[in-house]
Formats: sequence, structure tokens, C-alpha cells
Amino acid sequence: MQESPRPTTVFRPVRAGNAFEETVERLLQAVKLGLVVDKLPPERELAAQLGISRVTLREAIRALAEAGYLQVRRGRYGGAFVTYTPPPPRQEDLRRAVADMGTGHLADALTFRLAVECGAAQVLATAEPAGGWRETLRRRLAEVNSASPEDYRRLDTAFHLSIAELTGSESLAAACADARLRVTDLLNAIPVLQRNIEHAAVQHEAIVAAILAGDPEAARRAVTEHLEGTAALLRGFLA
Amino acid sequence: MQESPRPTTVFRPVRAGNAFEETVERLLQAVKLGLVVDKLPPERELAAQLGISRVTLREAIRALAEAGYLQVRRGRYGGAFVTYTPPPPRQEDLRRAVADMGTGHLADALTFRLAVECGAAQVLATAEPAGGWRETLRRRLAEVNSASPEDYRRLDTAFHLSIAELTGSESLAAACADARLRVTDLLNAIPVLQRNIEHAAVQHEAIVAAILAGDPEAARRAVTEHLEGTAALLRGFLA
DNA sequence: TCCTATTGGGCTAGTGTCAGACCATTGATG
DNA sequence: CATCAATGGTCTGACACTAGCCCAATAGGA
Repeated sequence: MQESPRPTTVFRPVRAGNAFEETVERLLQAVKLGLVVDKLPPERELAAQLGISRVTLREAIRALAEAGYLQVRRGRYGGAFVTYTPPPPRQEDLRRAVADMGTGHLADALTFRLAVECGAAQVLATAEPAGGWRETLRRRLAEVNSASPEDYRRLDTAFHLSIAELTGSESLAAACADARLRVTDLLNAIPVLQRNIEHAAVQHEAIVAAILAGDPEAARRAVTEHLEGTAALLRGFLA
Repeated sequence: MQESPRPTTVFRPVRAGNAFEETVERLLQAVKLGLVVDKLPPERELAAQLGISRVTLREAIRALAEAGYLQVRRGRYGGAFVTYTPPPPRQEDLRRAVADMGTGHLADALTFRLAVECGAAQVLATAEPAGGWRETLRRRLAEVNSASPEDYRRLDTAFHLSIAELTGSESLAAACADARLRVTDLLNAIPVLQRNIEHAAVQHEAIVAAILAGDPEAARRAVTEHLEGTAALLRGFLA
């Protein structure tokens, strides 16, 4: 914090792991969040976008293929095809996921998510209506609301991320994607109940309404309520 | 965003640069934000905290020493001593800093900062009063208010970062530190006027009052107002 | 049926990074 | 004045990562 007790924030680790590990993490993010549904971009192109060498990317892809997330096919119209489907929710998975991340990190993840998603909603609520983002937001909302059960998580994720992306701030979008990923395994482990979906739908409507109305206060409140609900649900399944 | 237009957020670069560059950036953060005032921790210890090898750390330190930010002394009680003092504000620097980062990144930085700092304030406003964070917050506020002109920026930074750190979320603290760093050069380039200090003091009081009152709405509003003021000040000097 | 564009598969040489050991310097202390 | 503990300075061998190149497979079209 200050001089004597060493500043922990600025002296935190520079890199989260080696390039291979970070790449695996990122691809897993894309796959698990449902941001890539058919196949990954060609290796050369993807490696360039990720700022890593093709060798490292290929190692990561191979790891994910062995883990069953991808299936690689050669030749023209080939590529790394997504074979992942979210596993059926089991309490067992939830406990294991929580144990894996540690309670401290769980609290960190939930807090971080609350902060950045509220921030994003607030920012978007005060944004100029230019660029057609209002239509995009409405469309995403409609998509979640009409989602089939197996697509629900994916479209819910897309909806939440859209709010951050539509602010136009890449950093903010990245932060939200990060925050979401950290709780994905947990969310996937709890069942998608019709009652919860309906409840969430109401809250999603409230969020969009507040943003479109240009009311940052209401947007903040709506997002907080929604995320607190999710967090409570999680805690409930853990208790 | 979805399938056809490639998802840009998840496929952003895995690493911001090589270990050397990232380390320089981090140390510069510590120095410029005034989080380290006397000297850096011993190389071995710091390298371990940053998760890099001593060789890489030493290269970064040497670069900063050559750039005039540090002075390295050998022997017992030696170390890398901070020799940096914020440069006197010049409009020239401001324009150059803005040109260096590009207008898109400037907007991104300001948006990101607004989002994460509002989020942090909101979170802290709803936190349990345990752990004595309320006293720390009050102390930081008092320190800014009684700061000498040359210490003002440093203590202002410390105050803002405290809000995030006191939430207990490391990720959130890191995000705020990051956001702050991205605008530091800009802030350092504009003069510290007595009128602005007084204005900021009132807003700081409002922020702390709202947080201590447990009112997330008011906290959000106060932080927004404060940061928008800063942003407007920046734009004013750029016009 | 063959060609060709597109894509994954694999190799090599060069550079970045690491862990650990050992050396050099310095200021306090007995 | 000698010693010693803490600190920066340097070296080495190993591994990670990169850029660039060429090969192999595949599906569509001439």
C-alpha cells in the first residue's frame, strides 16, 4: 500500500505463466464462453492475432485437442473444429471448481466481475447513441430471451460481453471477458432452471431498459442486482 | 463479436510485449505513480515477486537507470534508488503524450478508468466495515488534503488506488493501477492549480462520505463527477 | 481426372529467458 | 582495523519461444 509494507499491487507477477499456458487459457476462454462455435481461424492468422509463434499456438491447440475441446482436420477447408459442449451440471463439479480456485480467488473473481460489469453498464448508459449499438444491444437481449436451453449460457455470455464491447473500450471488454471466464466453470456446474432463466430475463430487460434510457444509476443498480443474484445462487449450491 | 466478424476480444495479443518490456513498464508504474519513493526491493526478492529472472529484472533496472529514473548503488545498504521527480507541467508534454498514445487509446484509457474506479467505489461502499479499512480510507483522504504541492499527485494516486485495494480484490486493484498509469503522463503534464486542488478536495470528501455511508449510488456518482472533471480538464488543455 | 488454393505438420537456426552459482563492493559493527 | 552480512555484478548451461521455410493432405473447380 505505501512505503513500509511493500506495495503488492505493482509488484505482482509480470506474466501469468509461459506463452503456452496463457495461450491454452485464452483458447479455452474462446471455446468455453461460446465465442467460437464452428472452428478457430487458420493457425497463421490466429498466431499473428495472438502475437505468438505458430509453434506455440500449435502446442496449445494440440493440448486442447487431446483434452477433447477441439478436433483438428488437415487440408483445405480443414482447421481446428470446436467439439466442446458444456457438461451437464453436477454439484460435484462445482465443489471441485471452487476448490481449484480457492475461496480467496472466488471472492476476488466475483468482486472483480461486479465492478467491471457495473462500470461497463454505467459507461454505456451515458454513451452517444451513434454507431447503432442500441440495435445490437436489443438484438442480443432478444437472442438470450429466445434461447434454447443448451444455447442459453452461450447467449447469456454474449449478452453480458456485448455491454462492455459496445462501450468501444477494448480494455473494458477484455476485463469483462476475463471476469466472466473466471466464473464460467462455476456457472456451468449449476443447473439451468426455468425459474432462474425467467428471473434473469426480467433482470436483463431492466439492464437494457436502463441503459437505453441513459440512466447510469438504474443500470448500475440493475446489473448489481443481477450479479448478486447469480452470486447468491452459487453460494446456495455451495452451502 | 460473434461468429462471422471474428471475435477481437478473445483473440487479442496474449502478451503485451517481451518480459523485459513488460518489466520496464511495471517498474515505471511503481516509480511514476510514486508507489516507491526511496528504493526498490533487493533484486532477488523483486525478481521473485515479479515472477521473472534476475537477469531480466536487471536489464530493466539498467534501462531505467540510463533513462534517469533510478540510481543503482552496490554493497550493503545499496540498491536501486529512485531519482525520479515529476517534471514541471508543460503543454508540449501533454500534446506529445497524447500523440504517443493515439486518440483511440486515450478514449479507451479514460473510459476504462471511469468504469473500474466507479466499480471499486461501489464495491467498497457495500463492504463490511471489518478490517479497519474505514480508518485507512480516512487517513488517505487526510493525507491528500494536507499534501504539499510536490507531493500532491503522489498522494492523490495513493488515495485513488486505496479505494480499489481496500475492496480486497487484487484484480480490481491491479486494474485501477493500470488505468491510473495510462493517464499519469497526461496528468503530470497539466499544472496543479490551487483552484483545481480545492475542487478535487471537495469531490474526494464526497467520495469518502458516500463510501463510509454505505451508499453505492452516491459513491458512483461522486467518482464519476470527479473523473469527468479530470477528463474535462485534460480536454481543455488539449483544445 | 488433374490442378490448385488452402490448410495443418514439421524442421532449423537464432534469440529470449531462466535457475543457480560465484564474484565484487560496501557500510556497519565488534 | 578486521569481519561480516547484504547487496549488486557476472557467467554458464539449459530450455522456451520465434521467424521463416518447405512438406503433406484435402476438397473444390477446370
